[in-house]
Amino acid sequence: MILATWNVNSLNVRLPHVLDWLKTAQPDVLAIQETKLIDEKFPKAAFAELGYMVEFYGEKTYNGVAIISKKPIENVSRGLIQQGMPQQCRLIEGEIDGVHIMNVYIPNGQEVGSQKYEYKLSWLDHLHEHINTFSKTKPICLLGDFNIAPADEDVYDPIETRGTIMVSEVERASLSRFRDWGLHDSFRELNKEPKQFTWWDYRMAAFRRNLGYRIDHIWVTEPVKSTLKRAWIDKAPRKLEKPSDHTPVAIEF
DNA sequence: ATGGTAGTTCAACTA
Repeated sequence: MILATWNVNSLNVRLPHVLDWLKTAQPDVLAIQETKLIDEKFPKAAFAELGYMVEFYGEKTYNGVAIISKKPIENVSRGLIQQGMPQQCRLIEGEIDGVHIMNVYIPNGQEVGSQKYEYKLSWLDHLHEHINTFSKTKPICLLGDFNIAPADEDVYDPIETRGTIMVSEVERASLSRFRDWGLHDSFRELNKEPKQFTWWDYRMAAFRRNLGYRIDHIWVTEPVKSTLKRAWIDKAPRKLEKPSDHTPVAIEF
């Protein structure tokens, strides 16, 4: 199975890029984030024409996640159970070919110490509780825009970015609980070289200067890890006209 | 400390 994740930053704007990428990369499953579309406006027909089924969970203006799959997506569930927190469309999950696919758009957090940062940490707590209800002996892929660079080799400059959003020790510690539970960073299992990025800010010519972060991930349980064939970042879509600020990450297993 | 750009929406917010 080829499984990919991509934060498209508006499916409305990026639909041609997404369709082109599906045609060339031919993934079995693509998880997308930041669709920024209410469900009534999701372009189902365009995906059906390419032979893909879709499940989506969207809202106006912000967030929004979807799973695009050649095979049926079963037991679909949307959202996280959170008490006293505003519901945002950041999680959709389902079973494809016996594999549990959990597509997340983890909050960005804006700035360390801000209210949005606290929301990010709380959201991660709830996600951790959720993953705890599963068995790690099951094939599970937790994938999406994590908005966290797990280690110093995952940022362009660990000194300049030290302690800032997506890099802070508290965020990394929160994320490490998922590793402790039994999830493996598939890209890092197969690629050891530093500075392999998935996101570059639109500002300051960051892509041209390679001022990036590796924040889009596919974390998998042992049954998937043991059958991993490859894991890669496809930078080609980031080089197109009007690109998303993120580029796809994929695995084959 | 701020700015730079992009998307949604139309002044301000999010990233």
